[in-house]
Amino acid sequence: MAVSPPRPKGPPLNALRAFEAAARLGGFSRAAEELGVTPGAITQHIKTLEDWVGAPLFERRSQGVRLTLEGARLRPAFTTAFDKMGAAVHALKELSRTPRVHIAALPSVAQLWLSSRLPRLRAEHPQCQFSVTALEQPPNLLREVFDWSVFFERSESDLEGIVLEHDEIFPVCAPHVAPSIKTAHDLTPHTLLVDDTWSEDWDIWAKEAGWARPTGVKTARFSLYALALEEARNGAGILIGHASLIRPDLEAGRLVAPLAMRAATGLALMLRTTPQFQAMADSFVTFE
Amino acid sequence: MAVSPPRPKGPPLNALRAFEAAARLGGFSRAAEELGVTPGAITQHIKTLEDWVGAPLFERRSQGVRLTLEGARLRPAFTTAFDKMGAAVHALKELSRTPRVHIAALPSVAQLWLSSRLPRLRAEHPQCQFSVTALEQPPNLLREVFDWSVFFERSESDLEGIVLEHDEIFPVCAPHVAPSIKTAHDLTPHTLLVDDTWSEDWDIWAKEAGWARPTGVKTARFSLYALALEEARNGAGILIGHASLIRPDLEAGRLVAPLAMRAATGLALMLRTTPQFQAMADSFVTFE
DNA sequence: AAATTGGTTGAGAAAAACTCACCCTAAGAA
DNA sequence: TTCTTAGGGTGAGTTTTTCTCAACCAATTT
Repeated sequence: MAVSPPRPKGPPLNALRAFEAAARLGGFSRAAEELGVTPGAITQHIKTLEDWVGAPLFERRSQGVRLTLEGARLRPAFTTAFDKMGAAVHALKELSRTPRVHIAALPSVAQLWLSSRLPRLRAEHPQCQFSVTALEQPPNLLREVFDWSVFFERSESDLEGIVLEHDEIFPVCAPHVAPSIKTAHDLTPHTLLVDDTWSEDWDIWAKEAGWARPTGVKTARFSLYALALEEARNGAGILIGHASLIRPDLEAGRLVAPLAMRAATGLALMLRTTPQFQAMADSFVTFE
Repeated sequence: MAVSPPRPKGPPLNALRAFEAAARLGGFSRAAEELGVTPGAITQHIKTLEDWVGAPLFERRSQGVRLTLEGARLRPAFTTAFDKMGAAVHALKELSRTPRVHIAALPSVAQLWLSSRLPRLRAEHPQCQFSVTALEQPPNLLREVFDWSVFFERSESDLEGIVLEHDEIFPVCAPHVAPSIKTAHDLTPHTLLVDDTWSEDWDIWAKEAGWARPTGVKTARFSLYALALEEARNGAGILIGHASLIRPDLEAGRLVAPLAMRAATGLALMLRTTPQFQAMADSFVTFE
């Protein structure tokens, strides 16, 4: 007869969160990214849960995982539970004395778009503390502690959001490089500057411009768009420019667009916020 | 420029759960009991949360804690979130191949009431696995992994539940002890057997019976009602019997009630279940 | 055949959670 | 007053959970 009855415990909350994320995003790696942990951690959480239940929740297939029928039935309940939790956490965050606005953005957007606008935002809301985190993927605002996100995304997604600008790309280079480029074919001898995370940009533009990019064209890859941009300013090659990010350089004459052809990527620079910050975002955008 | 952007994390889920429990139950100790941890653990969870928010959620007062205004505003959101979570966890548990029914009961109820009925329950549901956990306090079925609970509770509480029997108490003793007891005052020379968790039973009955229990009456305390009961059978004293728990002993003649006076405690032996098991409980009760 | 995608594994490390023993305060009891 | 009780707070030390890392698979795709 135990004196302190060992209370049987439910499944660990973190494992449930991992399950929900993996089920919603359709993969352990994506869940890992959203939760900011390694995929191995997700594997282990799911296993914990499957052991607790005594039934598999995911089918393991070679190219990823697929929810089992039971797993799929369960998902909505957990999703709404964690949605409520996320909303409650946002409300909790509101309690903080000094209002804080946490902005998530693509590294390139943070450096080339946001940084020049942040001072105005701070001036308009002097009582607020703004902080910016660079992320490769847009965060789920319902779950994570961010208040704003600025990313290139498909505008027709089912999420609320403000389209800041549709994404257009075209080659740009230092002014002294430009005279040698009259048509797309003149690009061939130059080094094409490429951002790792946007490696298909040149293909998109080439297709649009009808330029069959010959193999053997030199390319230089950069892990940050800002680095590639800096190289372009230095005349080291041709960058495929995103209109919204290089506008200041064009206006200042640091870069020029030698060719008129512009291609749409189908994405848009989008600003999304939690409901609490909708108003602030709206007023911010009207000044654009 | 960090390569792996450190994703800012929200508050720990366990701390949120501790907050919700403490807020709902109005005390750290009670939250600790519900969560099956020590009160110190709750203190730490709440502190973690308060540090994360940067604002106090509870006012510390000498006789306990009181929610701050902000804490009180936040509570409902977390309560619904965890209610949904609990429901989802129950659904998850359903997946298990063999249906399991986990019953929580007061130790005395488990031993003296449930154990004799469990065989019938097993016979009626041969495919089910039944398990019983003895608990001092009724569990929150929405949160914990129990499916049934059988406790003495106020029947008019806002929770759903089946009243199995209204609680009545009266003195009982071994048959050979009974002849010496004709009125309440005859109890005085005997040892009164008391269960630690129901130490006020004698007072309730004494008041009802108009018996001014003299100081100096011997009492023997037991941590389990079943132990006190055993002593009563052995003729070691007078037990204050709960009708529902000692009925078999009365019927078998192992105990007798020397006095006719019965007192109601205002409680009832109540069976509560999760919605999933409502039907099973109903059919069980109709056989009583 | 080689590279890629996405998951798995087990060891070790790090972080979180918990317990324990003791302290503190206010309020009621003696 | 002084004692006792109820409820919390604290910090050290321990246990448990969670995470990372690096190597490993198995099916695709190139």
